[in-house]
Amino acid sequence: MADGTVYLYFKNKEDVLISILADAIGRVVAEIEERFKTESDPIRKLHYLVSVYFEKLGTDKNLALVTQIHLRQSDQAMRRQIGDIIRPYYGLIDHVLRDGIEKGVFRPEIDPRIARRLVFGTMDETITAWVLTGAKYNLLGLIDQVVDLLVHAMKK
Amino acid sequence: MADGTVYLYFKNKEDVLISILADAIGRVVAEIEERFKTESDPIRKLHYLVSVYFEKLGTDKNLALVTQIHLRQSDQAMRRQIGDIIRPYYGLIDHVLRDGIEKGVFRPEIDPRIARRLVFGTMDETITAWVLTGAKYNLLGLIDQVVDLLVHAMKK
Amino acid sequence: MADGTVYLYFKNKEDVLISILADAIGRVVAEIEERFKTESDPIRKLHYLVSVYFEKLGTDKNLALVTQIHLRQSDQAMRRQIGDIIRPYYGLIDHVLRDGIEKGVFRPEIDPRIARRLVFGTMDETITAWVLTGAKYNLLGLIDQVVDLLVHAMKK
Amino acid sequence: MADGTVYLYFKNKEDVLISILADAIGRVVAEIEERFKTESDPIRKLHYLVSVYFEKLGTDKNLALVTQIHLRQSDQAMRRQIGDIIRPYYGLIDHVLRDGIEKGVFRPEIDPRIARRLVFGTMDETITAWVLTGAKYNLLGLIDQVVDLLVHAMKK
DNA sequence: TATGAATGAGCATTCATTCAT
DNA sequence: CATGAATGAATGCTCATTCAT
Repeated sequence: MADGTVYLYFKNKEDVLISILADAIGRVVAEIEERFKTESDPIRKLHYLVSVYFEKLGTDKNLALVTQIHLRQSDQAMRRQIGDIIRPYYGLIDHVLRDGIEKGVFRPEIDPRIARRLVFGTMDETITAWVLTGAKYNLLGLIDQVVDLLVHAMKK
Repeated sequence: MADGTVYLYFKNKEDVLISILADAIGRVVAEIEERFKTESDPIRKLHYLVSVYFEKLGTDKNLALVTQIHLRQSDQAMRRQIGDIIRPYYGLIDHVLRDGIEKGVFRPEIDPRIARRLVFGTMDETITAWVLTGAKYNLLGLIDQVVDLLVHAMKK
Repeated sequence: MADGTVYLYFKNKEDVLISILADAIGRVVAEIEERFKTESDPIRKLHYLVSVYFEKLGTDKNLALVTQIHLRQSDQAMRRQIGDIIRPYYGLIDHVLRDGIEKGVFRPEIDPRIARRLVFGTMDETITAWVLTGAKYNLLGLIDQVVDLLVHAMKK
Repeated sequence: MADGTVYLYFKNKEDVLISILADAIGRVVAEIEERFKTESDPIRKLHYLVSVYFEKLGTDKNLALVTQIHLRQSDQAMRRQIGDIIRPYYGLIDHVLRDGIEKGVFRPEIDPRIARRLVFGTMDETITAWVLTGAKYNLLGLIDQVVDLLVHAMKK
C-alpha cells in the first residue's frame, strides 16, 4: 500500500493510530460486556477483564506496538481522544470493582479510582515490558499471576 | 533562556532529558537506600519506596512532565538508556519484595518480576493520571491508599 | 524544487555536491581516456587534457560554481572524498607528463608531482578567476594560451 | 584570550581573517618591493617573488591555514576585499612579466594576465597541497623547482 | 581592557501530507 | 481507487556575536 493511499481512508496519522486503538478497545469491550452478561463472580470478571486485553495485544504485536509505543508520542489534543476511547474499558474496571465491593468480595474501603489505576497500570506495565523485549515470551502465560496479585490487592 | 544556551550544558536534547531523569532517580534511590539502612520492616520499606518517588515527582510538576510525558517519546536507543537509569530503582523494589518473602510477610508464591510491574505500573499510572489532569490535586494524598493496595496484593 | 525534494535523491548536502563533482570528473576522465587511445603526441594530449576540462566547466556555469566555490567550503572529511574523485584526473596529468618525458618531448628533470600542480593550479586559477567575474567572457578562448604556457614550462 | 576579546580589536570574524591576510600580503609586498629596487634581472625577480611568498606561508602554518583554507569559505562581499588585498601582489607579478618581456627575457607573445594565473595558480596549488598534507614536508624545498617551471613557461 | 556565559539567527534535515497522474 | 514523487513546516543544533561583570 502506497503512502498516499492511507489518506483515502484516514484523515491523518493521528486518525490512523486512534482508529486502530478505537477498533481494538471496541472489540475488547464488546467481548467483555458480552461475557459479563452471564458472569456474576467479580473475581472471574476481573480475570476476564485482564485476559481479553492481554489476548488482544499479546497475539497482535503490531497492535501492542501502537498502543504501548506509538500512541505514547501523542500531543495533548490526541491524548484527550485516547482518553475518550479507553473510558469504556475503564468503566468496565470500575464496574467490576464496585460489583466486587457490593457483593462483599472486595474490601469496601478501596477507592475504585485508585484501584482502577492499580489494575490498568499493572496491565500496562506488563504489556509494555513484554513489547520492549521484542515480544520474546508468551504474554498470556502471565495472566494468572497478574490477576492473582490484583485479586489479593482488593479482596477481603 | 535562549535555544542555544542549553547546548552549553548538555550534549543534545536527549542528554537534557536523560540527565534530568538520572538526577531525579539518583536522588530518589540514594534517599531510599539511606532509609533502608535503619528500616527492616518490608511493609514500611514499601511505603517508603512509594512515598519518596511520589514526593519527588509530586512536588516538581516539570520533572513529572519530563518523566511521564517527554521521555515517553523517545526512540529505541534512548529507551535503553532510560532502562539503565531506572534499573537501580527496580533493584530496590525487587529487594523489598524478596526481603518481604524471606521474612514471611509477603506470599512466597509471588514472582518478584511480575510483582515489580504491579508496584511500578501502579505508581506510574497514578502519577501519569495526575500529570494529565494538570496536577490539580495533591499526589501525596494518594500514597497511603496506593501502598495499602500494593501491600494487600502481596502480603500473606 | 522544494527543500525536502533533494533528499529523495541525495543523502545530504555533502552528497549533492560530491555527486555533482564525481559525475563531472567522471565524464571528463572518460572522454579524455577515450581520446588518448588514438593520440600519442604528449603535447596534443596535454592540450586535450586542458580543453575537455575547460569545456566542461566553461559551458556549465553552475558546475563551475560548485567546483570552484561551493566545494571549497568543505570540511576535512569531505576534502578527502574530493581528493578521491579528482585523483583519476590527476592520474591523467601524471600520465601525460611521464609519457612526454619518456618520449623525449618534456624535460627529464621535471618532477611530475610539481608539474602536476603547475598544470592543475593554472587551470584552477584560470577557471576561478572566470567564475568570479561572473563568467562574463568565454573561458574556452583561453585554452590555447594556457596550454602554450604549460607546454613551454615542460618541453625541452 | 577569551572569545569576546577578539571583538575589541576586530569588527567581526571576517575582519580578523582579512586583517591577517592584509598584514601578511603587506609584508610580502614590502619585502619584495624593497628587493626589486636593487634587482634588475627578471628571472631573479621571479625567483624572489615566489620565495618570499613561500617563506611567509611555509614558516607559518597557521597563516597558511588561513589563506588556503579559511579564507576560501568566504562570501561574495568578502571575496571582493580579498581581491583588493591581493591586488598589489598581482601587480608585482605583472610587473615582473612585463619587465621580462621588455628586457627580451620572456616571450613577447604571452598575455600577462594569463601568465599571472600560471604563476599564482601554481604557487597556490603547491601551498594548498602542502597544507592539506598537514605541512609534513618543507615547502621551501620546492621553490627552485617551481620557479624553474615558471621560468621555462615564459622565457624565450 | 578582558572575560566567557548567554544569545538567537541561520541552516540542514525529517516526515506527515498533498496531488497530478 | 491507488500511487509515490514532491512538498514545506517544523525542529534540533551550531557558531559568530554581545554584554554584564
